[in-house]
Amino acid sequence: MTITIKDLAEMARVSTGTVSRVINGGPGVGEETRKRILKLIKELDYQPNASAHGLAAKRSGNIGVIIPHTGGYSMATAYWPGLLTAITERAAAQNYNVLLSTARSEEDVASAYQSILKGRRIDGLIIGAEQFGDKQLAELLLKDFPFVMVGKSVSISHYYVDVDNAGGARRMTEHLIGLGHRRIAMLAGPEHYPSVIARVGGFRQAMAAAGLDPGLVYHCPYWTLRAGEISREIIRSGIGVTAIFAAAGDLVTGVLQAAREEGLRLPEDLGVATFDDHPLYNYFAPAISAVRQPIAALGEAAAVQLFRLMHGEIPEEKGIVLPTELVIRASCGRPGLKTEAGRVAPETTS
Amino acid sequence: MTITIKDLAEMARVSTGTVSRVINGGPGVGEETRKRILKLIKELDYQPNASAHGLAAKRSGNIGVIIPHTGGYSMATAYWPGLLTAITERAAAQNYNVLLSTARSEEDVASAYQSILKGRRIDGLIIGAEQFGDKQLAELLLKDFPFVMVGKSVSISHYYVDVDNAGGARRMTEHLIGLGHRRIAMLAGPEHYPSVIARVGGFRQAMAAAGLDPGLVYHCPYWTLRAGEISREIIRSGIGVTAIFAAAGDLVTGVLQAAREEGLRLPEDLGVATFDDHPLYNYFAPAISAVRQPIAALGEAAAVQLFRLMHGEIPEEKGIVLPTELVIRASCGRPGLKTEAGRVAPETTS
DNA sequence: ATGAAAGCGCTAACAC
DNA sequence: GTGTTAGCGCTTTCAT
Repeated sequence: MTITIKDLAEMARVSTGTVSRVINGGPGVGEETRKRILKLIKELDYQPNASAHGLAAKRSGNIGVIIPHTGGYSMATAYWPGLLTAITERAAAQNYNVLLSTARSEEDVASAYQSILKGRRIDGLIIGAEQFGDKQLAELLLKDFPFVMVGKSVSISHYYVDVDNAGGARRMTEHLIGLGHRRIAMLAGPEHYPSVIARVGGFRQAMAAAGLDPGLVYHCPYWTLRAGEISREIIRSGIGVTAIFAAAGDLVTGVLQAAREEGLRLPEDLGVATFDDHPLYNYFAPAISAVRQPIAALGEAAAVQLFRLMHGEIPEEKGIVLPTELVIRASCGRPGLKTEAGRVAPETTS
Repeated sequence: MTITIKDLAEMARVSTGTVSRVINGGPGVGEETRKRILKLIKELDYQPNASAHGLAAKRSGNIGVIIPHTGGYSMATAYWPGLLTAITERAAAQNYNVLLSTARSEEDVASAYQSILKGRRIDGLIIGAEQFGDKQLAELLLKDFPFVMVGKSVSISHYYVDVDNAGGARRMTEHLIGLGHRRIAMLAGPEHYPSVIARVGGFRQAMAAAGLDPGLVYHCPYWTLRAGEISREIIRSGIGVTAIFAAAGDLVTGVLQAAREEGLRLPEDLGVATFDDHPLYNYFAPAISAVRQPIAALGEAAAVQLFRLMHGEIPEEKGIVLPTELVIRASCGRPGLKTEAGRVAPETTS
């Protein structure tokens, strides 16, 4: 039924070894024979059996991508999907397929790790899960398995791609300061995450450099509801915050929710900025200013770096750090200045 | 170095066949032996080689998911990412991995099809690409390969999951009519797509039933810019449209863009509704009313259906059609009525 | 340049 | 209940 290398060999009156050489573009095959076999492959629409190839050659032809899946929401931001698309495209260009794992928890990571990696289903791995534990990272390093992380781990040295989190946060903070904001709060993610540490660092640096209080940093899980609660506390605390800089997409919606519920007008009563842009931010009321990450470039870089490692190359740099871009819209305002932007209406469902 | 079934057999003083039976949970193994081997597997952290298993058992342990990738934007809506997440979760629960392909064009589909399917890298396929050609569909059917489509193809009978496109569009249209709109335009996707046909049908049905002109249907590629141009034409045409119903997420942003540029206030001057909800629509100015699709349930259903097929079951129904939900926010308005919602400010980049 | 043959790690009869 | 063994389809020495 299905055609194998043996069939091809018989039809071409050569051995399976020769056919194999042709398929893999190896040397040591006569020009005439090669053509004949190639023609046959085209005609019969032959495609090598991936399992057999994998078993014999010890390569699967797949790369793995493992990304976090926090509360069913991660894929609804533009970040992971964009990354995944870029990686998949690059992989396809190299004739590799992408094996996807989403990880809700550390156990998920462990089990994905088990099945995918130890089962030799992949030849390389791109890790986007901050949950990925140091022990697993260490094991990967130990067995010299090619992998690239999106974002840098704190404790372990590995290949990674990342954006300039500190620089992006610093520049946005400077922008807010430039607009006249003096008391600015940062709503940041969980404090042990490297990206969070970097963004907080950039924020503090800008605040301190301007002689302002760099201490208004509030950590929060990546969860809109909780971000709303904390934002409400910030607003009600009476410490005179005129702007909140949300350090992630899941957090900014919480800030907006809180502002709405507290009856604050944006941006007159409260300036808002966020990290990680989304095309839809442009249609918010007011449109949200954001630090844009070069998502596609990030995914592309991760894939390129991974393929280098898989080819045995040794990149000179452990990390590739891409710059961010400031996207200024209307939400940062200018404290005390009136604008025509309205409030967001409450939602009804039917 | 890496441990194989043979090593296990030696250490347990049994044959590889017995170990294999244990691994696959097969019958015909003594309780005591089974325990001993299981213990060994745990201790040694043994994981079967996927390629070897695949080659011998003729199953890869992977399912394929192929989704469209139109202009680098598809992953930035909540639809495909949400679907993918749900599928991946379900697959993981069944100890299957997900092999992802994104398809920009028909050639991409063809090549993905080649490598993935003919290379026996997957045991089943979920197809989300409307580009998937009838010839390939026919080939899948012919070789009895298990697959499920998300969305129904027009010409070929296959297993699929879908949402009630017609019903959702009809109900939203009825809602608009109920608010007092009399001349409503639908901005729909490319006219040969089944989902588009269904949505247009629902719209027309509601309009006709209310004695209104069901003819204001404008087809448009899934491309915000073009949607903006067409919307502008509708607005300028002077046919007195008071509401535009965008039949997809990529289109509604175009409508908003056009309304902004033409200086129309929403919803007083123009009511807007869309198909396919997004969490961020709640923060628009005004918040956008939408027909919400049960995305996670859709992905889940697709996976469940696929696994049924892979297990040789014959579902009684070819299609699973899930209901939609109307999410009413502020954007539909009431023609002629003033509200406090403001306009969206222009974007600047730095 | 080409063929022969020994695996790769696992499964599935078929024996006992 | 357990062992034996012949493949699964391909790669890769090693001869020639």
